Amino acid sequence: MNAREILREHIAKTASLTDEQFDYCFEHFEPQSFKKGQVLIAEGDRVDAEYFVISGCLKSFFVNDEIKMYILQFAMPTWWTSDYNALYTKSRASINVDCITDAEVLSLSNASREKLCRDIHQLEYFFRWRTNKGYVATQKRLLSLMNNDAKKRYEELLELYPQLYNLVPKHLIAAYLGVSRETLSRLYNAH
Amino acid sequence: MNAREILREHIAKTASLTDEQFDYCFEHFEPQSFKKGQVLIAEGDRVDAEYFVISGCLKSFFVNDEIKMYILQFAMPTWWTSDYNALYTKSRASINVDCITDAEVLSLSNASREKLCRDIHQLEYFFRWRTNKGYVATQKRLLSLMNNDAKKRYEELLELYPQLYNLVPKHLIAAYLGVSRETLSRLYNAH
DNA sequence: ATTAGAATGTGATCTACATCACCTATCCAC
DNA sequence: GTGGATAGGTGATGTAGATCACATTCTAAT
Repeated sequence: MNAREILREHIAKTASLTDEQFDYCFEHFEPQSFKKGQVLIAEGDRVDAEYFVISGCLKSFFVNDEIKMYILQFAMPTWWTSDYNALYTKSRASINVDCITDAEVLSLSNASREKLCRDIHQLEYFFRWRTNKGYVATQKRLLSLMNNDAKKRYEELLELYPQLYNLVPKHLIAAYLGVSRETLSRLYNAH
Repeated sequence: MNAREILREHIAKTASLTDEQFDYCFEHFEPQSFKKGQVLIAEGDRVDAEYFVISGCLKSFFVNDEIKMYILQFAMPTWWTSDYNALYTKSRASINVDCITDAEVLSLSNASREKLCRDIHQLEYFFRWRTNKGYVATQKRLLSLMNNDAKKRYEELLELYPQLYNLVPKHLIAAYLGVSRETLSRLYNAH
C-alpha cells in the first residue's frame, strides 16, 4: 500500500471524504524520506509542520539538562507526530523529533492543515477526533505513571505495542517509561 | 457576568460566532447547580455530557483499589471537564467528577456537541483547539512528572494556579501531584 | 578484519518518597 | 455544646528505583 492509500484509509476510519475532497487534501501533504537518526525537529527550531508516519519509527522526546531524555511518544506507521505546543502556538520547539529507523512520512504544514480544516468540514472533524484520542491516551499514561510501578508500566507497554520490544533499543523504552535503563534491565530479567 | 456571557467570551477567544450562531449554540447548554461534595460522574456510570464550569471548583479523579486517589484535573471557572474517554467512546466512566466547592456549570451533552460541531463549522474549530490545548497541557504534566521531583512539581503548580493553594485542601493537591499528603506537608514546611 | 562507539547486564550504594503510627486542630451535625 | 468526621503535622522505618562503576556484547564505519 502506498502513502496515498495509507492516508486515505486512515482518514476514512474517522471521516468520510469524497474522492475530490481527498484529492484536494492529499495535495497538501509532502512525502519525505529520512534516514535512521535524522532529526525532523530540534529543540529551539521554528516548527511549521506535523508528520504522518508511513513507514519506520520516530520518537518525540524532551532532553533535560542536556542529559536525561524522556520520550513522549513513539510514532509508528499511521501515527502523527510533531511538537504540537510549538506548532499551535507558533513558538519554538521545546521537544525533539527524530528517526529511530529509516522512515517515510507525509509532512503537513500548519498553514495547510488550517486551510484544509477551513475548506473541508469533515477534515476539521477528523483532526478534532485525532487530537481527542491523543488527549485521552496521554491522560491514561499520566494515571499509569502515578499509579503503577515501573514493572507494571513495562508490561502495559508491551501489551499495547508488542512490536516495540524488538524494534526499539531498551534504553529508549526506559526513557518512555520514565525509569533508568538499569532498572528496566533488571525488571525484564526478573530480579 | 452571567453564565451566558462567560461562555460567550470564552468561545470568542478562539472562534468567532455571529449572535444568531451563539444563540443557537447556547440553547444546547443546560445550566446546573451542585453542592460541595456532589458527584457529577461516578466510576461505572454511562457518561453523556461534558461540563463547562461557571463558578466553583470541580475535580476529576481516578481511584485505585478503592483506596488511593489520583487527580487528573482541577476544573476552575471557564474550564471544561468530563470523562472524555467514556464520553467519546460511549463506554462507562473509569474516572469520577465531583465538586470541591459549590459549583455552577453548563452541561453539554455529547449529542449536542456533535450536532453543534456539524451545524457550525466555527464550533468544530473551537472544540478542536480546546482539545489540543488539553493535549499539550497533559503532555507537559507528563514530562514534569517524569522529570521533576515532588518539590519542583509543587512549586510549578502553585506558580500556575496560585488560587488553588487556599481553595483546595492539601491532600487533594498531593493527589494531583502524585505524592502522599505527608510528603507534601513536609515539602512546604521546608524540611 | 579491526576498532570505536553504542547497547546491555549486573553489583554496590544512596535517596526520595511511601507507609505506618500517632497527635492536634478544625468543622459541622445533632 | 459535644462527638465524630475531616484536615493537617511529624517522627520512625521500609523500599523502589536512581546513580555509579565496570564488564560484556553488538554494530557499524574505516
